[in-house]
Amino acid sequence: MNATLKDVAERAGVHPGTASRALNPATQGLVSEATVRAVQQAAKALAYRPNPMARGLKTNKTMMVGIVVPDLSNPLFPPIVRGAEEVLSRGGYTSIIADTDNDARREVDSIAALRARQVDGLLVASAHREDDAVTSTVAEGVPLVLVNRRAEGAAIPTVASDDRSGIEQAVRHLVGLGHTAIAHLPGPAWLSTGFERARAFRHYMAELGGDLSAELSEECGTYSVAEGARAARAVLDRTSPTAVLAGNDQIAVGVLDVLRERGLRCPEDVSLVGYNDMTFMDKLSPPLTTVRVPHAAIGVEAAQILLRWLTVGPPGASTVTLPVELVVRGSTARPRTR
Amino acid sequence: MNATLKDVAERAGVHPGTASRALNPATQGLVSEATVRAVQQAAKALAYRPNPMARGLKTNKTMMVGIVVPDLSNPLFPPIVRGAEEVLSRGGYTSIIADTDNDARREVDSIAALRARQVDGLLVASAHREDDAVTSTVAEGVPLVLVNRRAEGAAIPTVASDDRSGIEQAVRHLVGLGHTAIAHLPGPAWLSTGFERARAFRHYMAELGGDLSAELSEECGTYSVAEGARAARAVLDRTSPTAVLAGNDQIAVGVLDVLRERGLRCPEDVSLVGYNDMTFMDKLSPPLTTVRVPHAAIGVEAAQILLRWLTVGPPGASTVTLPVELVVRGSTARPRTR
DNA sequence: ATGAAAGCGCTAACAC
DNA sequence: GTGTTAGCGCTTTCAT
Repeated sequence: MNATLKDVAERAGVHPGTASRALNPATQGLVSEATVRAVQQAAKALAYRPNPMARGLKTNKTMMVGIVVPDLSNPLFPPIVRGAEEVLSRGGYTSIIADTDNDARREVDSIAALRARQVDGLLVASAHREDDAVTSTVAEGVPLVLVNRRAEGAAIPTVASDDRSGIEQAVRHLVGLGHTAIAHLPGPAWLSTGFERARAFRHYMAELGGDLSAELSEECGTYSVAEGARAARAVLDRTSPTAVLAGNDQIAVGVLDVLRERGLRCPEDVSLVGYNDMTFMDKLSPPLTTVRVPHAAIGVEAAQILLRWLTVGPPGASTVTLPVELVVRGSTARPRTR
Repeated sequence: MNATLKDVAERAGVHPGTASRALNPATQGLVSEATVRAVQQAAKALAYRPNPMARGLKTNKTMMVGIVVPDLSNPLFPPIVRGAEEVLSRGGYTSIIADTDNDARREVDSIAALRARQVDGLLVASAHREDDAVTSTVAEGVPLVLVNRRAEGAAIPTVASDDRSGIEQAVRHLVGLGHTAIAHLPGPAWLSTGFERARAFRHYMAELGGDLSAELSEECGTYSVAEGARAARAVLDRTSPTAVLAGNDQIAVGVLDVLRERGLRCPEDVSLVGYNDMTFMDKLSPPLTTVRVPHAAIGVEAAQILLRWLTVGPPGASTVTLPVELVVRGSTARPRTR
């Protein structure tokens, strides 16, 4: 059905080996101009497409990379994936996306499946802070770069955004507005984003004189609307913050629901800040003040590092931290004077 | 690095051919129980993973399928992809997602790239009503099923939702509320969803006695917030509908923006209905009345058809139409009596 | 029940 | 500059 290299060679009246050289830009110089033309013409005539499996079998490269994400339905990840895919495909690589459904076991399986597929490298956006699947894969010498989330232990190239700065901007904004009783609903501590942001929160609250009572803080088990709502109820049941800093936008949406359910107005009664600036966060009521993360850029950057690794060689433990920016919208205001 | 079948055979003290038979469920019966056990044990000990390229080269199957989507960042598609991937991976297939960025040329490229990769089949969610890339691929005998959008010409297996019914429910709802001047902002007519819904709209408006003046209708060039806003402005500049039926939720969001910008309240002054029920449409202000489409189910169903095609054989031109359901929320109300 | 051997389509080391 | 040859890891006849 599909033409093979042998067919092309035959039609051009040369040996398959010669045809191979003529078609490969790197070895093209070893062949006379005339033959190159003849072979290329034959290839075009037969609509020849090299068989990547045969080539891969020989070269031990698949020209495929795996992209592991925790949840493709989370609006956070498609831009990362697109940015990465764009770069990768320009570099001649095909990407295979695996969705772990936020499940550590499925992450193990996904990485295993991708490796069985012989991918040349991996982009992992689903890493936990202590992630055996990732560290062992890296230990075996597989090119892998972490995206969006960091992992501890081995020095793995990572592209993420500046969580400290994001939290600093959020806290400064809130404190600047006059808030001190600021509740924090961080994401899970086993994710670098949850952990780092919580740490940064404590740091800047201390520095700026905010209230650090334990009752103002409630960790979310997942980055979800439901968990955000649960955590919001827990905090509101025991105290009365004038502002809430949510671990991410989904959590913030859950908070918004609970605020409404309890007859608290946002931002008049309680100010709210999210994190990520997902699609449509500007369409909520009120439009959400949140920290904008350059997701596409993260994907692009990570893909570039991986690409360089695949072509040039292993990077020095390069960690790229992209800047973030607080987007002030309608969900934050001065606290009411009582 | 990775163990090969030869390694396994050696360790088990048998010939590679025998090891192959022992490991393959289909041929396992041809081998003595004892050898099967010995080989399997050796395989486990060496953490043997068959090399899919070698296997594929021999069997002429890659066990990969391509999934072509117009835009992964559109919340519509991740659920479709996930549903499909789930089914496919259970069937032993790996999926490769290609994003065409809503660009017909890139769709051609994507399909070509996927085919060059020798995928065993294709799921295409990006089809236009007249889609040469799709029809020619099908003509060449490549297993392909259309998802979400239909194409004309060849009888291609398709899984989509019931656009007529969705529009019928929306129009009945609006007319039932007392609206007659209902604006329609359909998606592009070169997409089956845009075309079919527009046709259904005219059909049911005629049947139910709605106003079908041309000035009430404005086609959107893309399914986007910006186009929705543009179309809304165009219509509002020339007439005063009491309700708007948007081609999809993104268009509806654009309409909402324009309504606000013009000081029109929703639903008091203008009712609004979307289509798809994307994530967070219930969090808009007002919560959007929209037609819920079972996206995950569409992906699942399509993957099952493809899987059957790949394993059993070509389906009779099976077209599956999944039911949809109008979700009434806060964006629709009776028109004000004037 | 198992071993032997050929070959999938391609690349690369080695002739000439 | 081009032909020859071997072999990547696997499956699958064909013998035995």
